[in-house]
Amino acid sequence: MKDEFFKSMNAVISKCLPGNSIDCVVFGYENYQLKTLLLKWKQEDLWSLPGGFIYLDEDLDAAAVRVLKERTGVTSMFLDQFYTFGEKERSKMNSKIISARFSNYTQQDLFGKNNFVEWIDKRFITTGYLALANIEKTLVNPDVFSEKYAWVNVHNLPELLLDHNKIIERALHQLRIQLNYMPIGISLLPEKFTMQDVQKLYEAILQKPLERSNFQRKMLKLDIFKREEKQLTGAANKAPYLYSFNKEKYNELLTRGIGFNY
Amino acid sequence: MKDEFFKSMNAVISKCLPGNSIDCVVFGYENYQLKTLLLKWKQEDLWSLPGGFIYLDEDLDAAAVRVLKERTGVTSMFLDQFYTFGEKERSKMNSKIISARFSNYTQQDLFGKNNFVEWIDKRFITTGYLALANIEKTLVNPDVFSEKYAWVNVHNLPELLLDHNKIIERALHQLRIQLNYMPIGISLLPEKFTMQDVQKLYEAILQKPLERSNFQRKMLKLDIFKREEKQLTGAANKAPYLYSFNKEKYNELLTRGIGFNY
DNA sequence: ATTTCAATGTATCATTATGACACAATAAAA
DNA sequence: TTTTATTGTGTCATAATGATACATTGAAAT
Repeated sequence: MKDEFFKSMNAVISKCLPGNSIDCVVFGYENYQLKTLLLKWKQEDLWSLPGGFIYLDEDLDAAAVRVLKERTGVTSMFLDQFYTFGEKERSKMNSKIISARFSNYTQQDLFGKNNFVEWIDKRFITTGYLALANIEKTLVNPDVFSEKYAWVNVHNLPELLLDHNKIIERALHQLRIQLNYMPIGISLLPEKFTMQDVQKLYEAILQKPLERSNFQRKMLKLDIFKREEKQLTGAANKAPYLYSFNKEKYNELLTRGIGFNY
Repeated sequence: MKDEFFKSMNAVISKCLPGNSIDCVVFGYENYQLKTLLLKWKQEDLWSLPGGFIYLDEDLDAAAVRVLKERTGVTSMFLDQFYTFGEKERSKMNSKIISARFSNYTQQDLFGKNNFVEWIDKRFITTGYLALANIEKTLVNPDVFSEKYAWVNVHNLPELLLDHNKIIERALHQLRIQLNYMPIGISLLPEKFTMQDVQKLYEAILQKPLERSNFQRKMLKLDIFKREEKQLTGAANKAPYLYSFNKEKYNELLTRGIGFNY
């Protein structure tokens, strides 16, 4: 039992770079709320970001793609490195968590040669990746430390492992800045959507109300949408048009960018 | 001699995180050209970015501040982490460079226990920092590997160590994006300057001509300048006004940002 | 069947921003 | 005194923006 666990973990760490990790802030959009994917640790009341280590022969960016694939099943999502966190104290809590987590093991179990506990009880530098996912299209698969997952409103988060709250804070800041020079949302919205859907998404990200008709005018002027037929299903009001993204024009705008020109 | 060098290097590496480094892209502005600070290696025809390692008890960001201080003497410059480079092959050339560099040493010298060469001949992940410096105010101090330095036009760079060309390319990209949502330049311009100076700087960064009178109107509308007296010295033309930055308003705009609003 | 309700698509309009260009002013050189 | 280059400012047509208005229209309520 003990042997099994440590044998498998030692196998993992022997293939990974020591002292470096990645953490993914996966944003999703559901019920008009901006959410992020969290994993709950086995046994403990502790939530954390999905993350992982970098294989010795693997590019850093590739590690992020792999971890995201392992956790969500999705490969083709918006994924962007946004910051590397290297405060000297940031991973200090690892040892506490580890000792609580493995309190039924002996010191020898925990600190034998080439041991996982010893390996992880070091200072780590982690690189944060920002991902945008369509919640309905993901099939979340918790990692070996986790028993379950949840999509949690980013504006109502519990206290997380280590500096993960800070990492999410920074990812959100980055997302808001990105909104100012590139259209985001193709990854967060369903295939077809209304302009109100887009507006609600932007409001959820920016956390401020936007004027409806001007927002619509401005968005449509970007010329990245294709207007579909009228939406028939619906509520007690005039049926809105459905839109989809014109992916060529969307991607072109992504690379060209929008914004302040001199 | 040999002993001296390795003793000092072993002392250095024993205090540093293995496998992680930082590289600084220091932009400066001189003769209407955007330049970056490069160091030339001793003996070899090889240039590289100023960089360094992270002390075991030092924050990542603090390491960047320290390295910048050690190389340029300046502490209070604009400094921003912009990307972490972790391609698996990126530091492969270290071994070649090392062996060329130390070709007069024996294998035993080079690969003894706890040896600097062994330490550096590993895969490294490096975090890039973008700095803006006033060239006249810096006092460059090459590191132990370097014999001299130079401020080189970023649009006319030689082939550099490892992936340093790529790192500069990305820093420049980041700088251009930053221009779109924050005013940059207070660090690159002298205390007092003309609007033409600002325009030339922007043209050097963006590599495209800007329309004079509209540029002036747009910049002044940002309301971050203080108009000083007329410039008396000068060429065969009407004397332009001198400006300085209103630092309160400048910093406020830096945090608020400019750009596309929804 | 008619009315009510809520949200949509579009329009208006005053204000501001933008790009292109014009031109008198002026410091120094010819 | 004239020439030259650059500056500060103005004009003007066009586009973008923010605030608001209103007729339209599905579905629910009466």
